Amino acid sequence: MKIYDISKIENGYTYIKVLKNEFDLGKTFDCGQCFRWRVINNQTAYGIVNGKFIEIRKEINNDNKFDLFRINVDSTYDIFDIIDYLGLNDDYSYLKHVNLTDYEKRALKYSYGIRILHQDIFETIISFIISQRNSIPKIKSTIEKLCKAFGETRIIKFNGQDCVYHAFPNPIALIQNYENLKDCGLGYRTEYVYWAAMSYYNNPAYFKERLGRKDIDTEKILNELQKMNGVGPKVANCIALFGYNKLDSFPIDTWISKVIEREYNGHIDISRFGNLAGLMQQYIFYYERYKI
DNA sequence: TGCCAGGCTTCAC
DNA sequence: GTGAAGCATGGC
Repeated sequence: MKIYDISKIENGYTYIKVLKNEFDLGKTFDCGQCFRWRVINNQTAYGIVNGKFIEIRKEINNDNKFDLFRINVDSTYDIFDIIDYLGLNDDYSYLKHVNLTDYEKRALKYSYGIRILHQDIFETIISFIISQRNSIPKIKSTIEKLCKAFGETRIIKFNGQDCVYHAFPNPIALIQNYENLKDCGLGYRTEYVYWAAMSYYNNPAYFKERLGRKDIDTEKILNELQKMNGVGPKVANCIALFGYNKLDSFPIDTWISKVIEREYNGHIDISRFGNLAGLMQQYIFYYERYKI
């Protein structure tokens, strides 16, 4: 089921309309799947995607069927790539047919509107290596340090003035600056980041094209990723879910572990969620972390 | 100030 | 194969 449509293109902005409640800016960008987006008042979001700056603003409109979003982006960017990045082409309707527990229904209701993003593979690998045994604010600040130190500096005209930002670093930039890498607050993960960058640099096609093929199964991706030092089951599942768009992967972190103990007597059968286990995981994670 | 964070590796046993 | 210790750093 298609949930969006291009509404209009005006003054350099592209407006898209999305079925109501299917895309929530705040939940999508603050749910812990990405670390470089900033959301203001649940209405405007700024991010850097594949080295390009994007602003998405939710418009006030009276339509009771669609939400309207204004997308402001570099003119060289294909709007359909952004739509794909936002996960708006993915069909989440299967979960509506699953017999959910009361707890799962609460999590789904609370978190509804999260889209699982299609993030860059290399950025996702490095980001989730950094995420291990770290807090989300610390992850964000560490990644920003990396980007400022090693990412390409770019400038765009934004709201009438020059805006400076940094792309996520290329593998080679991280490899060539090992000594400076140590100064970014990575701690004991410095070696992991360095060697992951080296692995990727040595064979980018393997990570992008080979493992990124649609027909490759999630098990294969998880096994391959865990060959890298510093990538265990949890980080591999995050990379598969947020980078390779494998919506059946199910990262088990400390929060999800507690839920499994508390709500499922220590064992959860994720096959019930079909190929959307990862989406359900993200609903649960967001619910656990942010519910009042 | 001390605690702890979207875990992983290493090393006993 | 299983379980526990040790791990750098900085946000709160």
